Amino acid sequence: MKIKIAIADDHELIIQGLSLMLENYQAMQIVWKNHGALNLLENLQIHLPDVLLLDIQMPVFNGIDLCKDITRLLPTIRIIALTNFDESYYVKQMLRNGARGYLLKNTDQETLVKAIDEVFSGKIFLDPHLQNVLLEQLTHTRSNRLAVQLTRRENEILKLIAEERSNQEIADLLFISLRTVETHRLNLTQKLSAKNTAGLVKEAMKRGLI
Amino acid sequence: MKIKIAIADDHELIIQGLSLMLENYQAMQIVWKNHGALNLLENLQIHLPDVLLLDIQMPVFNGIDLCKDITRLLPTIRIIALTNFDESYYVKQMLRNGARGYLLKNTDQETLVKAIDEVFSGKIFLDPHLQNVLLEQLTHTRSNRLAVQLTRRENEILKLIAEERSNQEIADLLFISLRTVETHRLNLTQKLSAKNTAGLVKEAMKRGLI
DNA sequence: TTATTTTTACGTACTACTACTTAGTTTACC
DNA sequence: GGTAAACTAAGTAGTAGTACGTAAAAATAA
Repeated sequence: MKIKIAIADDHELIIQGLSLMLENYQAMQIVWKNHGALNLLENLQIHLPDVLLLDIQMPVFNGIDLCKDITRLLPTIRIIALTNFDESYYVKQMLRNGARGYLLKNTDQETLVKAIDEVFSGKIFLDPHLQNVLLEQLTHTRSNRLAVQLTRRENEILKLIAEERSNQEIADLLFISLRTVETHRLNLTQKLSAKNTAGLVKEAMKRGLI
Repeated sequence: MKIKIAIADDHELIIQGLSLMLENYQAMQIVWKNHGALNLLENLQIHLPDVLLLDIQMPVFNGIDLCKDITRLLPTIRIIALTNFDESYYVKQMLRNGARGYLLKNTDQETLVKAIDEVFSGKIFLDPHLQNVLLEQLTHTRSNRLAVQLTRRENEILKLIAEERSNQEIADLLFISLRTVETHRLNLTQKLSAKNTAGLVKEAMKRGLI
């Protein structure tokens, strides 16, 4: 029986690349591929792939949240996250949200096939490069700048900052006082070791908040 | 005689995708492909392709400037810019710098082949989607927010702002007065119709300055 | 060469953000 | 049901950036 694979990615080229990389493998079969995340859940339900290659940086839908939903609703589908982010923060986040594999978009054919095989047979597969990064983190123990976890509120405020909102505007939008926003902002700046707004916006981008 | 094609892109998957898309075309031949822009000029000189597919958002090297250099030094090579940016600003910038084609990374096989063919035979090829955008701009006449041209100094300062530098730091780095930096910053904010630093950083990202 | 743009610079008043601290209330988890 | 984490709020000062306006030297384009 072939391993049934679905691909959800925004870029036609990525889909093509993946398709052609997998074409020669008799043991694998692509049952569905699509741009973006539109009707993703419905289609997964219909085709019920064994493995889903999921782009986590798609517009509109946040791949990280999507992953959570899929794992909850369709737990038989094994998800391999596909992204350019090589930051351990995302890896952890994705694994926490149910992904079984994490590949970088500059992967090669060999790694791709291996990842699908391993994940299909129940293992967890990480891009070799990321394995090293994660291991180093464990040995060095010092917490990575991007491994920092933000609270719900902090994420919310970070997003609004990146949307060019002033502290006062954020306060009005969230129905909290200006001082509270300032406190959150200060905490954000420290947590993310940013120097100023510019740093915060860059972090927001790294975290896919905009 | 086959059309000789070179590919410069950071992403293995993109290279694979492009390669496989072109594989079946007898009239085309990939003579060189490489990650990033390292030794790009040297290799282009050696292989002398007819068409270069050039990623303009590579790290370290700025694809836009690179394009300028290639056009100057190796004018026989026709360049097709390859990017995710669908903003007319970049298109104009690239065409101004000598690119003969502009493709989005979510292109399909048909468009890719057509683009190479047209560019090889001396025409200019734009992604169909972008053609519409540019035409609309011409008819609507109202200047697009992203079509705004920044001066050299403004670009320089925008970049430093995005690097979390304060105005004072920028002044020191560029050996100009704080007031001058403030003036430039104000002009930037107005030109880019940003509300604050957050907006400036986002613009810097769109322009590939970071 | 002339016209235009760019870069440089300053004044003043105002607004926004930062730094460091303390602390009460709510929420989540074991 | 107790404990930890998160959210809320504020005091006080200091620092940074914004919004006007003006203007001359330098570089670049027509």
